[in-house]
Amino acid sequence: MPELPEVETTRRGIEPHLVARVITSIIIRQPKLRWLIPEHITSTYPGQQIVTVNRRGKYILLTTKNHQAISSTLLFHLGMSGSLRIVGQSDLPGRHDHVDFVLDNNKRLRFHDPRRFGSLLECPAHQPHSHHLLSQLGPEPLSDEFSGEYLYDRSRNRKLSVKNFLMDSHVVVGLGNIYAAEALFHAGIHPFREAGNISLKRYTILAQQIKKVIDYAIQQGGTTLRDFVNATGKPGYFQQQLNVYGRENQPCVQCHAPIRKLKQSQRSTWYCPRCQH
DNA sequence: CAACCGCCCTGGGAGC
DNA sequence: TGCTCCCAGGGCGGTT
Repeated sequence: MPELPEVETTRRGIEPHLVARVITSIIIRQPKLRWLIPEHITSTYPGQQIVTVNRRGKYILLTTKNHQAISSTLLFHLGMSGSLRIVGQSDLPGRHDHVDFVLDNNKRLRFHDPRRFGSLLECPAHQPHSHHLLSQLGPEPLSDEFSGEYLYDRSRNRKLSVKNFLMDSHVVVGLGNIYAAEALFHAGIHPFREAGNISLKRYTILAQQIKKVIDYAIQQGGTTLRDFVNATGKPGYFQQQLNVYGRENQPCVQCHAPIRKLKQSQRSTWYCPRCQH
């Protein structure tokens, strides 16, 4: 389940194979992802050169230019089970390999997504960030804009739980169920606590822990639970650092109390009943 | 506006 | 062994 660290790991993995390459053809085997893949990309992108591979939140933005230096941007979201990998010519597509971008060195960028919660869309040519999926996104957690003060200000008068608040991409991008639970553990904050009722002091600690956990997970190549593999098909190693996620009834690494699992907004959450309050 | 809920989808695991 | 059921989850879009 790719959250920000897994998407960034993917971006770093594919970027060196893509920049300056020309797209030869695009093969769409299954256009029905979260949204329909626009069919015209199979005719408009061949011949275009890839200029940059960027990330915004959990989205990967692939920008190209044509001979007249007019640019376009493709927007990828990996959903829950998506991956982008570089494969060779002889690497035959399997089930759920929905799209191939064939490159001028005969390698391919392959979009695989069993659950099809991912997406592949096109952005406006000159201002990709004005796309409706990007324009309302909150700050990057590793940016200076994201701070305890920011979280404190944004959460005033909000009644929802702090965990749901953190998982709202309009508040901050990139945090899913895993990293939200882990960051709250490190900050000692109970996931059910009301967002609008947490002090600036505690939000300052929380913002620091979010940055720390995201940064460290990127260094570890992300978390692999079931599906995630990086651009070369290798798993990440951050799952070895998980303190609460998926650890119900196992002892807390700090106090040895059994970790609890509860449903929160139809989603599981894990926490230490002694360390988090 | 905020909060909530349904929905999109498949694979893996548990239970029978 | 094979069936059924449940769960995992991001985030949009509609409703309250």
